[in-house]
Amino acid sequence: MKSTPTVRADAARNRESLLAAAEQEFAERGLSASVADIARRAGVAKGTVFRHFATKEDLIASIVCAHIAALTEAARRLSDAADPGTALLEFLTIAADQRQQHDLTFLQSASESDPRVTEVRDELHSALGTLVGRAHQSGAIRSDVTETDVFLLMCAPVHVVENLAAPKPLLWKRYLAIIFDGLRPEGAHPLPQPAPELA
Amino acid sequence: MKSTPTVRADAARNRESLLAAAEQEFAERGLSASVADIARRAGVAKGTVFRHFATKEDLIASIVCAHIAALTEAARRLSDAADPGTALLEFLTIAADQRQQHDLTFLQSASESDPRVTEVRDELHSALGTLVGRAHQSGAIRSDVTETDVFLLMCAPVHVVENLAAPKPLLWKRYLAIIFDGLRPEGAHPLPQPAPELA
Amino acid sequence: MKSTPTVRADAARNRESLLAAAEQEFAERGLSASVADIARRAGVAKGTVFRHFATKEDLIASIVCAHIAALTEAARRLSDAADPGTALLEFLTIAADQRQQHDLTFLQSASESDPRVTEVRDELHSALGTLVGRAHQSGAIRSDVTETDVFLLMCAPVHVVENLAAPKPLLWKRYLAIIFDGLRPEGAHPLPQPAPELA
Amino acid sequence: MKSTPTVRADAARNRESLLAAAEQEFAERGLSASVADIARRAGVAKGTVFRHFATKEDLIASIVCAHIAALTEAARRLSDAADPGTALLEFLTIAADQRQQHDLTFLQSASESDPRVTEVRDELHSALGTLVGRAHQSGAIRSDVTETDVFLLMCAPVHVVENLAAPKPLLWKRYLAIIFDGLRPEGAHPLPQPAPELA
DNA sequence: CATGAATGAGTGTTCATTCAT
DNA sequence: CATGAATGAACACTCATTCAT
Repeated sequence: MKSTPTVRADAARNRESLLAAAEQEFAERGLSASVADIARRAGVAKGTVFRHFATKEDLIASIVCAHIAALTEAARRLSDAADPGTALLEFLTIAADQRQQHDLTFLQSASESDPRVTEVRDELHSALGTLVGRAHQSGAIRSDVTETDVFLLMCAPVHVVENLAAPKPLLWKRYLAIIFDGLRPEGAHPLPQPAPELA
Repeated sequence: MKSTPTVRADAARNRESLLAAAEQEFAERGLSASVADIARRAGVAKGTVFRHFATKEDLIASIVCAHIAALTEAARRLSDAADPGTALLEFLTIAADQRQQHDLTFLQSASESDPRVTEVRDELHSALGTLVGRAHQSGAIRSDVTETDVFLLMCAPVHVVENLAAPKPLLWKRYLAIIFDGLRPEGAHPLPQPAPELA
Repeated sequence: MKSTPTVRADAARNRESLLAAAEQEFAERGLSASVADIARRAGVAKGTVFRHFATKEDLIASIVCAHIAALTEAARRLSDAADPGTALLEFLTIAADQRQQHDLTFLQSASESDPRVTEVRDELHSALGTLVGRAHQSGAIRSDVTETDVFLLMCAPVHVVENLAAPKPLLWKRYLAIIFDGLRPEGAHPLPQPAPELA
Repeated sequence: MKSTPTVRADAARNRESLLAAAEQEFAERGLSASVADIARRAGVAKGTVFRHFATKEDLIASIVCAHIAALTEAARRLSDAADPGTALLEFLTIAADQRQQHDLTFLQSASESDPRVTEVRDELHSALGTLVGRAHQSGAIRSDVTETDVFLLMCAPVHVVENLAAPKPLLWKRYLAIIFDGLRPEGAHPLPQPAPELA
């Protein structure tokens, strides 16, 4: 009845070590970080990686899913905040902060075909829908901007900063502010292209 | 003075073929495009690649340099335009358009350590300085935004769009418009972080 | 004497499940069928396989032994049949039929070094001795053919058919007939090599 | 005009070394002989194997093709011999002799899907057609036996002998004689199954 | 100066086997 | 006695790079 959990404790710890090690390794070495290095960093044998993640791609997708899920949770938490405009900015701050810790943007495009990723992404999308909808109603952001726009712009501040050779840990806040100013209704110019569907 | 030119003609043609082939190959296959495929596409032998570019990294750096140089040229051409605000937007449009044609953003981070890249980047930086300076004077952009900001934000519109599974070739214009609106003086909020130095 | 039987019932059942599962798996996937797949098919854990069979090779040898033992039993059953010639043909038919059901010929060569296999093979050999001896006496087969010849020729009909891409389940009967005709005294030509000893 | 052959001389030698080494390695270790061992035996680096043969399967197919082509040549050479019966027996002797030197029967089934193999096999088939046709006309073999039968039975003598632990290099001649006796018209019994098409 | 054959370290992945639970 | 997590050696295959021709 309760005999397996103990064994699983070790296994679960390994799984977490692996995810953490993989995140760091991917952040440092990019998509081509090797499974062997990840295993070494996690302190397990190479074979153990494949016990937990059928494939390197699977491992990547798992990391991406975890990150997206964390954002979805944040979006939901903020969806009944008092000030919708602040809530949206807060969400974008959380998103950028998360990305800043480990740059794993490239993982996202590498796992785009995984159904688990698209599913969890759709959830984030709909959670964002609420957030953006309320921001519209309160007049915090311009009306021609959609939740898909916000979703796509989410990673931009960190990405912008990555082009800097010397890492400035908080600089993304500057570009988030600029971009968010671009989302405000004041001084908005008409947009040349319609908003995309899906993300 | 007269013995090499004919040979150089061939060599130079090979070099250009290689750069073009590499650009296409990198755009299609990403950073992991193989030297062999590049050589095949250029119609030369693998060894010839290494005659022209000591290393795969060197080849990447050369591509990046060429792209940056093209932007520098564009910036200089626009630096005496009648309307500085329009000129800056035009520059950002050219930059985004160039990147959209071949997504080689990933190459940039791969060649960050190359001295040739940093040199040519500095040139772009100073050309941008002129452009931004005039935009400031004409009141087209907010005063707390620097040429380094513009440099860093340059690639954002295309990058944002890349997270979309289905490629929308002109969608970057939408995000460039949003970001440029964020650079305008109207409705600008104070920026939380100081502008960075260098790029 | 009375403490193990119940446990043994389970263990024995597992052992049989494993042998059956292994046979099917080897037949479908060849020698490279994995222990994990065999365990899954048998409905037990991987570790259980190694409780019953020290090694994958040991498992293979056990299967081969079982098959050979079945043939030995058949040979013994036929050893007092009325017509010795028919009995021998019947035995070869049984042997080929058994092999046809599961192509496990490749297992034999994989377990040639196992002492249990050679022991059980010797038993088959001696049972065949009786069968062939009576066939000689009745004039059903040529006198220069020994039980070792029959033993070696036993698998030939099925093996011959295996080279066919499309499986023809009964075609081995054709080649058994041809080979058996070659064993008959009529039209027999002298044999260029002496019969081998042992098998 | 004549600059490449010299380079190719080395490459061709490597190719031959590899084929020879692979043949030996496969004969000794079976299908699971490793590419690394083959390379070591041929005295080249692992990568060189893949320069010459895109795949392990490709290497196997190349070996099989070479063997089949040699048999086709033998069959054609014998197709205008004075005594068709002797010619057919001679062919089977050559075939068995070739197989005896290296048991590579298992390779054949491993490369059955390769188009090069099926093509070369069809050629052997048609060359055998001539041989068997003439043997029929001369009354050397029974009329209910086809070239496909001969094709399939070709490998049997050697295969039969392989079940012997101690290798007897010429013993296959004994079983070829027995099987060939089974192909003769004298004392032939009706065959229970129709001859198969194709091989 | 170009070629492409050779290299060998590296990759992701599999699997028989061991052993703590 | 069964389990399945962990192991690590092995595998087929890739690729940037070198160098004899």
